[in-house]
Amino acid sequence: MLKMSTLFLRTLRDDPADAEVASHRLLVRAGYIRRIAAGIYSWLPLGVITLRNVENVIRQEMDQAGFQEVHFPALLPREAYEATNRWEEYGPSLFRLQDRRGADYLLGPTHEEMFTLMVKGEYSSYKDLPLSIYQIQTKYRDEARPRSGIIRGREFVMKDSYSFDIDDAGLEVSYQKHRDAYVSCFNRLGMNYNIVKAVSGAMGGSKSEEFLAPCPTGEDTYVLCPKCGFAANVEAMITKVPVGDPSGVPALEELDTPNTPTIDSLVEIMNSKFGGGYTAADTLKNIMLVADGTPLAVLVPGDREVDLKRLQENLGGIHELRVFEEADFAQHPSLVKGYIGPQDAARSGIKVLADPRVAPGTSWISGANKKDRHARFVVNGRDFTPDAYVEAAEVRAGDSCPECSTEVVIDRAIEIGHIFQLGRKYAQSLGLTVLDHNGKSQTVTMGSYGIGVSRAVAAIAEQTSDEIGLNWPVEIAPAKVHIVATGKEDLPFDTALDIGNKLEAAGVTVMLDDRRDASAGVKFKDAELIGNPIIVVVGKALAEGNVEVRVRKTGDKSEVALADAVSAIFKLLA
RNA sequence: CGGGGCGUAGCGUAGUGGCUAGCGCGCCUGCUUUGGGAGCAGGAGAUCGGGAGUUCGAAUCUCCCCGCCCCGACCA
Repeated sequence: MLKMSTLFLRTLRDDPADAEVASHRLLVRAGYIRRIAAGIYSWLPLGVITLRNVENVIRQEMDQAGFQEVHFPALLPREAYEATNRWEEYGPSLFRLQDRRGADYLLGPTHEEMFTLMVKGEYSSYKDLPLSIYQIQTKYRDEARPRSGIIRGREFVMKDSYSFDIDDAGLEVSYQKHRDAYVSCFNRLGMNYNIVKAVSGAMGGSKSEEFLAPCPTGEDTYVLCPKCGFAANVEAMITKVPVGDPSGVPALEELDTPNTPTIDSLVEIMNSKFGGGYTAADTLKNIMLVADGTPLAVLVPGDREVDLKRLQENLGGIHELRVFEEADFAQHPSLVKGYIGPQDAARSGIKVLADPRVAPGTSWISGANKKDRHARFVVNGRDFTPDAYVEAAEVRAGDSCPECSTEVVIDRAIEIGHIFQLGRKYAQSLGLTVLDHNGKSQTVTMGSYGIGVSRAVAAIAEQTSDEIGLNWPVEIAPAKVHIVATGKEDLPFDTALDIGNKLEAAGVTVMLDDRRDASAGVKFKDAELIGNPIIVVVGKALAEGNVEVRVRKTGDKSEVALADAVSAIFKLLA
């Protein structure tokens, strides 16, 4: 039983000055966590209990699914990460250190390498597969900008699993099992979430989905179709547009368009020349980018920006993507800034990528590659041909659902889980092979599956807290029942302790506010701030032989006879 | 890394060159109080983020450094 008289806890009356989002503010105020450095937090008793509760739900669901728990050190030698090139690729986000002899070590940001090597060390036959193993462990990433308390920390707790299969069909099965286990986890954790299509990005591999907890303070943006339920991270949103019909479009016509380096100025001059009817959506924006040192032209409709993050994810394998700077234009004098069009791309030798909205057969107003000149009736397929199509334009609410063409909505969310079909990338570079039934060596195919455990604590707090405090789902609250004893006589305190003992004997976790010196008001405020689901007040009502039972979530209060208290509480918890 | 804000006791804050750095919460002692963050009295607690400088005198002005928060870039 957690007794407030001795619990290592100090709640704060004021919001901490350095916390803005609800989860951060309340977890600090209610005495769950304290900041140690940017993105690094210590956990006080209430926080540890809550974190363990979340861990245990996840652990039980993993075990239930037949996955086996292992544990790696956070401190790892450089070699394994050298083999997959991630010692370099991970860049400044990797915490690197040296031992006394100058040997390189790192603090693990994720453990694909170590799991691959562990399986390589133990197994060598297809008969051993499939295998799924996991750990719940502290990860370290030197984030450029830690944020929002424990939502994005530099040290955080993660559950990471890895599956090992002999073939693609097996991987699909393992992937699905993890997906199912994740659904069970997040349901039990009482979370509101969506499973959305994602791009696998730097992890490589083919299929990937994210579990997103909708929340205004989230960092991820995703689209959701209100009709068919299609959901995707904006990066993975698919644009479907019909092929244009260019048959009636006149021949390309070049125009004098003095002083029109921007889309707005271009639309204005077109409307004054041709009596209106033109909008930014009729123009073609030709954005010059540099991808890992190579220049690249990207075509998007003039009324849309290029979403660099989305583009980079869809290009795949690009480490640095940035827009052209003055120096880049200086190196490419054939590119007339403000008047670039794709018509002469072949001559400049720069690769042209088009957003799918710039579909074959569509006609555009575009730069004419001469200062103060534009062209209209520039038709894709007739006047220019992109080298490739790639999702590049920003996604907006109201865009068409790729499944059913309904207008999608856009929302923000916290990423709480991510599942990947990794494929053979890690197994290949680290040499994880097994013999198949013909005695031939086969490279194993892998999946990787993560849940942000400490982040889930914050995400649940975000989704469930209110103005007066935290408000945990039953399964993860520090205690299911919070008993407050009030008054100055011994009776309510003895009675409260007695109820607590009975509940604990029945397997219900209890927090007891047995402080003699705190006023009733303080105890009520603390109980609401701490956020256990059931609050039992033992005080005034005792005169009639009753105790008061409150439900934190709804605020409902009722008086029940002392003798019925335990069964009434059980009913509420069910 | 770019932009913005901030750093004074455990927490929240006042204090733009002048006396012993002020207030609220929390903490300690005593008395009173005990159903919505009680009252009175007394008390402890501060290298004013650090260093250098200007000045008769610096929390306050100047320079350098450090740290924290927010937006963006970045981020399985």
